[in-house]
Amino acid sequence: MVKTTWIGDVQNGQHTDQTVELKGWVKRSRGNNNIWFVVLRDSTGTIQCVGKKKNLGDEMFETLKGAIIETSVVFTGHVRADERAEGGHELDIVDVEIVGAVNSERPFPIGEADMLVEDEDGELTYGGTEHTLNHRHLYLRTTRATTMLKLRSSAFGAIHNYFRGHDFLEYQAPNFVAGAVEGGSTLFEVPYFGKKAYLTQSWQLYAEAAMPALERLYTIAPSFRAEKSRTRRHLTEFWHAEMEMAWATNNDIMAHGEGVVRTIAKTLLEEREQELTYLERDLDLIARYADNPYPRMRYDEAIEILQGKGVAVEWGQDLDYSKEKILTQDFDVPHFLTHYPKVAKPFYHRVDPEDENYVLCHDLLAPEGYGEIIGGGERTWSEEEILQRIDEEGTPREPYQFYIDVRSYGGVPHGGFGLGVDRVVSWLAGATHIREVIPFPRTSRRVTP
RNA sequence: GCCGAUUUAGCUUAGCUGGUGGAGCGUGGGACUGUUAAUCCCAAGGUCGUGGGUUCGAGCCCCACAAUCGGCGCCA
Repeated sequence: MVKTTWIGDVQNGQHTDQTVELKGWVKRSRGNNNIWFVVLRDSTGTIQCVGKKKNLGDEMFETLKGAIIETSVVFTGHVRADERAEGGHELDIVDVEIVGAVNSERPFPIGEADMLVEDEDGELTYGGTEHTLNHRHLYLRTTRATTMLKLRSSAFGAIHNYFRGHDFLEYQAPNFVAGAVEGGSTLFEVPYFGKKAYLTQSWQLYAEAAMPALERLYTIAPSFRAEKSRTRRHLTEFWHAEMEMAWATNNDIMAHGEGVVRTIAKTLLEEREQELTYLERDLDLIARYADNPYPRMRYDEAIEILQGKGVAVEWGQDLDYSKEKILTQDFDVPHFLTHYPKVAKPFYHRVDPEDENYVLCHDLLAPEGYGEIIGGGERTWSEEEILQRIDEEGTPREPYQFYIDVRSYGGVPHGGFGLGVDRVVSWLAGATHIREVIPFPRTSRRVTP
């Protein structure tokens, strides 16, 4: 039963002029009464397989013709290099076995055209339709979805490799929590044995508790936010790569943020060139993201630039997406925005000792209109300051007592960041919507399938 | 929460001034000796999102509701 031959290897020329057994699914078929072509798909690629009636006999030829789209089959045949076939190789079928038949009264419900939608300019582009979202479990096997999942896998691997290569320890925080990191209105409340609990919005507070133990730690975990956002960059459940680091300044943390994002871009180029090409991504552009340093700009400079462009923005406002978008138009690599006004950020951001109106924080903005992919900075680390900041914001102390305790026993300067993995993949893949890069997207309007 | 839009066959969609709803894909049948999203012929498949209204007559006009999509705010 073990599968030994992969279509990708066949197309690489590893089995040319050999007899092999190919296991996979029918992607497309066509032909006439004497010759039948099946494009066979597996996780590694596609190959055209050819069956001739004179070789197979009437019965097996009819079996082959009956293998409609997404039938699972085992083909035994002879591999031949052939310029006429896409990919350069072809299988001459000598034996056909149907493993899982498809009922022709209920054919595979997703065709190539189902994934294409018209954008505002009338151009055909890929996007989720209600139909493909309702059939997400079947949509996953389409070429585009499979390609996105491969990019995603490489991105996750790159993040693990980066942090482990820099002596970070992987650490897990609970997903049921009692308090909030961001504003309380975006928490998912869950019943918890007669009490209330919430789904975590971030690993950060619990990571800070382990910071004095592990000093350099990271995770890749889901975060949950009950935001009714209807945008192409929001999910209610998203994958959050977070790091926390003792004895670190804002600049140290930014260096790692830049490092991990560049590593993801580099890894995709190394492992997924074929997939990026399929998505019509400009490889030179991805190489720039991998190789060039990411500029840094203070919040005040950003405000000046925006005001210079005639954008109505006042000092003290957080920068929303429309303003980020205007800023990123002048950049061809991601860039950091640092030193936001204290009034725009929550209590855990450390106030800049050189100017108490600002906090030592950073956001990393991706180009091409994809917006914020990292938020991070130094944490308020002394007991005195954290109490002051919590009270200033009118936040109750009680749920954060453990967080305060961490500072009461040997607090040290530290900080970290959170990176939206789905957002990074969406940006590097050039996806039309963040839901393209996660298998079963959760949004304010959808928890099924 | 706010603003805008969409809903016609399994899917993608056309549908004029309100006058008996067309096509492509897929599926089934047939033709063709190498196809590339094959081609050609034929067939089945529609209470036009739901409910109400206007009208001699509604896919089209009006109202309500629902589902979905896009954008904003907020964020990763």
